[in-house]
Amino acid sequence: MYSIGEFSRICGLTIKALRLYHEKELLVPSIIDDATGYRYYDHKNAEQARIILYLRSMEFSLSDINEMLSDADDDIEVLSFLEKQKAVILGKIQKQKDIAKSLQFIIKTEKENGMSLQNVSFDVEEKEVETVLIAGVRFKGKYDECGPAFGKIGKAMGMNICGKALCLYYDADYKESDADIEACMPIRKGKPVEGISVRELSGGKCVALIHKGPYQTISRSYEKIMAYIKSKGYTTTLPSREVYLKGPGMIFKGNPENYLTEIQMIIEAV
Amino acid sequence: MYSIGEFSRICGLTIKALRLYHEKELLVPSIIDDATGYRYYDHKNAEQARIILYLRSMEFSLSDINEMLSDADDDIEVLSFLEKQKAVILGKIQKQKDIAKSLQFIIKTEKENGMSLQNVSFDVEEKEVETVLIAGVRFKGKYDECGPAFGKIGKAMGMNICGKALCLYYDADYKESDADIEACMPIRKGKPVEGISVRELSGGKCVALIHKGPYQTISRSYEKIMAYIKSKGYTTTLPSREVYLKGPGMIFKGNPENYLTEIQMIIEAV
DNA sequence: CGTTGACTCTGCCCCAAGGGTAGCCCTTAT
DNA sequence: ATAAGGGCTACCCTTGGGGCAGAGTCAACG
Repeated sequence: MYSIGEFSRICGLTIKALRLYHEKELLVPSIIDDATGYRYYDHKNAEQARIILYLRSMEFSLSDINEMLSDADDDIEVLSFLEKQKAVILGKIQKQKDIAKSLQFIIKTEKENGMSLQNVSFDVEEKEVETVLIAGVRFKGKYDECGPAFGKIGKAMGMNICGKALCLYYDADYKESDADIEACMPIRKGKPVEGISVRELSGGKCVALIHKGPYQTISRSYEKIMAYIKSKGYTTTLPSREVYLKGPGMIFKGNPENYLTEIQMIIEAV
Repeated sequence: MYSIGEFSRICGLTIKALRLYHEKELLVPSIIDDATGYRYYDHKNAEQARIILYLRSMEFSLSDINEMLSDADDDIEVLSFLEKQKAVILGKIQKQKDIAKSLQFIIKTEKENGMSLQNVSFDVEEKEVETVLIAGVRFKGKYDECGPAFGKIGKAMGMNICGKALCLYYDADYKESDADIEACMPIRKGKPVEGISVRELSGGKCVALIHKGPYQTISRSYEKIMAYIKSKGYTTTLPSREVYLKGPGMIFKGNPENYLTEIQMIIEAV
């Protein structure tokens, strides 16, 4: 005969749990002192406690355990409980796997988004850009409106997207609104669908400058790049490009001060 | 500007959840009518709601989400949250897999225990039993005491056990207490350890009878089998055997009325 | 026998993430 | 003006206990 504290140490259930199980009639002490309310447990209780611990370790709910122990005669019923629980657990595993997968995906993309912060220069450069296959949505409007366009491309192309989003600007001069813009994503393969064109965007030599900070301040970078082009006497072709090296992530806006946007202006072949 | 009901339909969060998120300052409506307390949401709220839903789908807690959204500037912090959550989820997966495994194991063993209920005859039979490798614990005492003995073998031999438990009775006549008993389990392989012998139990022709019901009533079956042996003029050898086809499971006692015990008495080769 | 320290009792509040309900107030349409 | 439908707060419920307060109990020691 053990007091609740002793029994707790013996069977590995906390006193709180023992009192709860008593209340739920899952594990009723073999003797309860009427006068004092003290609970006293015996070996049969210990056996029962072992079973309960085992079932709890398989994440059965207390009410399930209660039913299982009540219908202990009926082995078939018990088996059905086990099968049901197994199905529940397998379902949970599948769900957690899905979660792990999307976590991994977003970790990857957020990391890629963060990586580009390192080792970038903020001076005007001349470089080669490669020809890539893109999916694009062209529209007239304001810069802000390319968000939904990227969303549309993302939905249509899904896993075929293989690089940073970019915008093509078909206007020669800066337009606040009603600008002629094409939102593009590099893709591995894909077919044009309603509103989305798929084609190659040809590369070549270009003048490029990485702009750091929110989009609102990008005009300063445009000034710099234009000054450089003028000083070199280059002629550039439309459309100009903005590659969003680091912008608002899929989920988080991030800190706009850390946004990186590369402006590319293709140099006309001489 | 949407009322809470409209906004709920738009963003897929219940009204209850929206009120809770407001209380936790996770998603504060853009306008709250001071006089009426009515909540009104706008597009920025919708964006925030989308993010919250996404994070909730990855089982982030509300407080985690709150922190993530507060420190939204700091991308690195966010990444660490994601990594942490991924580790948590992977841990959960592992745990659930372990549970699924032990559930599968107990389903299997309980099923095997149940299967033998079908297609068994309760008449005395003559049959061949095979020679099997066994691990045994021999002791003097009462029948009840073989429970711990089986436990000991189970612990020592673990996954090498490959059949139903049995007992060997070395006494010629029935003894209430101080009987000479060996608790045995068939095993695939194994080495004798302190108190456990490992050896072959030779088979041969035997007279067998399956007893249905609790052990207390087994003497009736012994009478039947003895009468049969006498009528045939057989001589049997010691020890006699009891094979526990269906008894109390690892966890559940089951219904003793359904217990099945096969009594085997080896016939002395003539 | 009294006291003391350790133990136990009940009852209450707490966690997460809401669900459900009651009673009252508000908006909007007829 | 009135009625229907929405929205408000406040309260209790869920699971499986954890923690604490105040009071009662047990066993040992002097």
